[in-house]
Amino acid sequence: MSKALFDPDDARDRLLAAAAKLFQQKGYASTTVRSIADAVGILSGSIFHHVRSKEDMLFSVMDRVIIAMLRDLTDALAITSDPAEQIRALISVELMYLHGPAADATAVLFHDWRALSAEKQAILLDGRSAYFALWDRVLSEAKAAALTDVEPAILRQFLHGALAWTSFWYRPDHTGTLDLETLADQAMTMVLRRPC
Amino acid sequence: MSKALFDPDDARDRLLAAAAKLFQQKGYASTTVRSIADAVGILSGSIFHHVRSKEDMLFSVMDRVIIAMLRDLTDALAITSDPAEQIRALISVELMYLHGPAADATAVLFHDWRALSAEKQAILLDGRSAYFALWDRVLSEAKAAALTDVEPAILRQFLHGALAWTSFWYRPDHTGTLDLETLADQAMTMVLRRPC
Amino acid sequence: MSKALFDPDDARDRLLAAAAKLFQQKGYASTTVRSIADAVGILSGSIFHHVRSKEDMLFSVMDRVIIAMLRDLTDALAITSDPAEQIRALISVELMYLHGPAADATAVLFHDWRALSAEKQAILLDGRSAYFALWDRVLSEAKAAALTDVEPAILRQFLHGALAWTSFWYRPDHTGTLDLETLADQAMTMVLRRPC
Amino acid sequence: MSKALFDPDDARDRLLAAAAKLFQQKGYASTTVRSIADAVGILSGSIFHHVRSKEDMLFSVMDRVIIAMLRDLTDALAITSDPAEQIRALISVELMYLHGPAADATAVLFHDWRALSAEKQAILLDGRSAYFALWDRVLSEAKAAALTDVEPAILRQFLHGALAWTSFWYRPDHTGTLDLETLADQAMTMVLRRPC
DNA sequence: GATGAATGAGGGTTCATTCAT
DNA sequence: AATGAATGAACCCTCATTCAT
Repeated sequence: MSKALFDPDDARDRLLAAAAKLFQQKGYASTTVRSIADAVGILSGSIFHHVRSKEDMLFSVMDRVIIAMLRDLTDALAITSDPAEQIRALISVELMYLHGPAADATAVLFHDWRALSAEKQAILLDGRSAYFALWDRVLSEAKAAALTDVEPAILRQFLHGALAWTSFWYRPDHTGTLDLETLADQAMTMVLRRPC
Repeated sequence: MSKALFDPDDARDRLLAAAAKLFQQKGYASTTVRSIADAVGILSGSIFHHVRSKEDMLFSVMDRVIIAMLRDLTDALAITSDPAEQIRALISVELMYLHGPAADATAVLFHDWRALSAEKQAILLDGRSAYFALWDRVLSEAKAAALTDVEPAILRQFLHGALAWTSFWYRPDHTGTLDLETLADQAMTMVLRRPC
Repeated sequence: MSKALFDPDDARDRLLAAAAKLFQQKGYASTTVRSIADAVGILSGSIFHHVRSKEDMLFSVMDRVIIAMLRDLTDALAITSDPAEQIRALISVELMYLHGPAADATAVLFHDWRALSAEKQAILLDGRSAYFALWDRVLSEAKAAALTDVEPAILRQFLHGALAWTSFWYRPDHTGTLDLETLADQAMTMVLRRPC
Repeated sequence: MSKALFDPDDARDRLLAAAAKLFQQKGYASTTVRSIADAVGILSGSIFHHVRSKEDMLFSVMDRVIIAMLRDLTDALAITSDPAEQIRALISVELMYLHGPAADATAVLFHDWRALSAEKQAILLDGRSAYFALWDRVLSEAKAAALTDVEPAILRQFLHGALAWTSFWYRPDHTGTLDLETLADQAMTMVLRRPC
């Protein structure tokens, strides 16, 4: 689950991986095409043999994440029907993307969404909506099961925001002091109503 | 509490307010000095009579928010010593800044932090740390009071992230369906352990 | 009649004059913005303080010619009502533009029309049509007066082509061996039916 | 007379035909090697197995036209010794090239001459001069025969310009309203002095 | 304080051409 | 013959910043 989004043996994928990394580090607008070219060891003009434009790279990076996250979350939710475990799937998938092999691309999707033109945003919106529709369903069932008292629509945004924000402070290489599982536990603890 | 950060009668403040608005809308890197000048009705060259550089505007905007938030939060925490009400102060102050008169500048501080050079970040870090030290103190006391089971350092990041994220989806002009108080209530509900 | 189209005291006009000259020499597509900047002694980036784009320069050059030629031809035709002299006005105005102070700009209008985008062509079409409407009227009256047996619509194209082509071979500095008046005489001789 | 200049069974000729068409439509400088490759269904790199350079294509297209026109005009002038009919041959050959199967290549020769480097122009000049020497001979004899009063050297340029210009406005598919023969008639009418 | 022309570095992108496969 | 990835120079244009007026 959450394998690398980009095939190191494919030239275009190598480009996209480098782009994702730089976009995440400096932001889309502050990343130059030349720096991406440098990162993969080609000249800037050669980039356009693999992509149509700089924005095409941003779009492709986001598209990959969206498709993969939707697939992985769908799979994860299929494993269990327990509402609490389904919430945990929500959290786990999101954290795995934010801090696993797809960390750069996921951070770009979450934090550089504004940099994508409205037209391209529209194209990606379907996949994005489908993903959040899963969240809404799970959180609604959780509320029905009295696992939380927060409105599903609001809880979705709160939880998503809290997890998205981890990309600014959490580093998984903390040598065990705080691994991803523990982080997910803490998120569960925050979100779930304590059973009495 | 949370008054306007910029004095409309001061030329420099008008510039900063316009800059904050544009930075928030399009991001720092994608905002041109010329567009800021347009917004206040002067020519781009004239901007440099009021500020040293474009980054100076970003810095000043952030500085204003930091100082004001620290002041307001300090004041709010002084009013009560009840742990739950103190958490509510944390949430209220943050939401008021994110969606009140200082909304633009606050969003810039939260979401365009990367755009500021490391040197300038360092200068602002003191005020930022003092602010979050208040959070940590409140959340530690809350944990001691069994209001939550989440580690204070982590809860601080989760809660801050959840609230910061509201600037992407919450619009206070929702005609009463979801006002700021209700939003704060929901955040409290999520964070606080249910009393048994 | 046929004064300089560009005011040497105006920065934008100096730019347009230099552009016209280079467009005429090397063609629009082969002329670089840098070479135009060089010709007026500024850096390439500074060009865009005076014009919106390279194509804007092409458009402006053509626009100037069109307006001025229409004015001058209208004036010239007002002087006489004799059909033969009116034809001579057609020829004289065209030759004066092609080889007088506006030679560069006129050659650009005639020979680089294709380089202008269809949208911009459309804007200029009104002025161009008005100009040729004068030609058609004059040539129709000439046919009615038995000065020629050629269809006016065709004669217009033939004559205009013959004159436009002079910019490829005729140089007025031929030290009197072939001055503009003589050239116009020859054109008259070709076009007019010999009186019997 | 005026057969296709390019053999559809020859790969290089197909390339040249496609190049001629695109050069004529968009101008030499605005035509990309890639678009020529697209037109013949190969990749742009493969073009250089058939031609040395982009300019080589321009040169070859022009060379073909020059040789063929010289041959055809020589043949046509051999048929008659009547001065008027010889002028008609001048006109007919030119119009046939401009609007027959070789229309693209001929238009390129006439209108994109500037795009060819001075060195390559020099190479083609012999054939071009030989062609126009025929014109000069015919027009001189016409003047001697009192068919025209215009100086042969000037009439040559006028007539050539008038005919060359037809490529900008005349379309032979006018369903009989104005066929090539009628157009040639009109040119004859313009050029020839009316017998008294 | 404001202007506006100019700077100069750098932006994304195009394109003829090369060459190993 | 053809491929297609890469080159490298040049392209048009943007933009923060300066400065004489």
